[in-house]
Amino acid sequence: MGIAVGKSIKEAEKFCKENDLKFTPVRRKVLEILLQKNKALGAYEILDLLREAGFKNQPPVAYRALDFLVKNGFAHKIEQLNSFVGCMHPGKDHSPAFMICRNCDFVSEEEAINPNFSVSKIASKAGFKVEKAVIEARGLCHSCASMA
Amino acid sequence: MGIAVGKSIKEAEKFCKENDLKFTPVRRKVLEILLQKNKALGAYEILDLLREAGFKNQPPVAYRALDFLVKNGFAHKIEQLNSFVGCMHPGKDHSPAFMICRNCDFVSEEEAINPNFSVSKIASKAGFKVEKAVIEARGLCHSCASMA
DNA sequence: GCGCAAATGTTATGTTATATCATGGAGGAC
DNA sequence: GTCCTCCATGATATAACATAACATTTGCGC
Ligand SMILES: [Zn+2]
Ligand SMILES: [Zn+2]
Ligand SMILES: [Zn+2]
Ligand SMILES: [Zn+2]
Repeated sequence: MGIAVGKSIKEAEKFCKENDLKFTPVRRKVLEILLQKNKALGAYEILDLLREAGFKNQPPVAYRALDFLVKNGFAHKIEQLNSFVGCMHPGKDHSPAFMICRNCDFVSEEEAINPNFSVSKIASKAGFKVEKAVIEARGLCHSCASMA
Repeated sequence: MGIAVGKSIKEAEKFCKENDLKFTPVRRKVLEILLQKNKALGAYEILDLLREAGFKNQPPVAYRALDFLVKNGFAHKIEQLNSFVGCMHPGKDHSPAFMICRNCDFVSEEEAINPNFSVSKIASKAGFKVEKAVIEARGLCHSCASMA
């Protein structure tokens, strides 16, 4: 295991301890897998790796662990790929922007937390050549927000 | 059919004529469905509506039409919802940003073509209260881009 | 120990998307 | 007009992604 992976796992462990979350073996293992591979993995790829590591391998095993990791900010879902990546900035409340290379499959996670950051600024900062950008915000439309 | 729908269909027709694309009955019907409903629809919902309109309803029927519409800019896929919307700015080369209301399911398409536009600027312009933003760029990483 | 809540085990199924091969139909070359 | 090619469509099957539902186990406060 790389040093960075070990460090991230330790941070997750610490965060869970502080927030009464259970960092169970399967959750830890899934996070390790994501961090070690350092690229987007589908739930069923993760499932295969879990089986190899001696865990159960029904779909809910992977999806539950992924739900936990995503919900608590240790991993993210890449919507375009129906797949998941380990978080590169764990512990902090953040708003990620992903740069996904179509050639080498590498995924880099950039910070978009500054509300004035644009996709093109983020990309140029990362040296990434954007061919297609997916920008989707979920929330409340003007009309629904004004009713609440 | 609303006037705006008819106008969009006409524009698509014109664009196809000019670009040697075949605006076949099933493609036209799927675009009409998307524009009329004015919200994100899953492929299988579209399939049901196609069947009601007397078209065949195997999955490839919908997916092929949607591929055509998306590829040529008449519709967009909403990745977070695995669903599709008709384009609000057809004909122009554009880079959309979607605001998806979790309360009323309305999807608005904003222009993000100005590279200095940020998600938060787009949202505030649209009166939209963002709760979660998905930002995913596909393209070439620094290393792969420099090799090409 | 007992009872509760959360996590995991297990089976089944739902949902989204594509592969593959057959058939049909418009338009150009001759 | 006939043949040929290309592309769209028809049709069947299956792959890939995700969740529902209920049983069982585990950890923890009492
Ligand atoms: Zn992150
Ligand atoms: Zn690359
Ligand atoms: Zn559009
Ligand atoms: Zn709304």
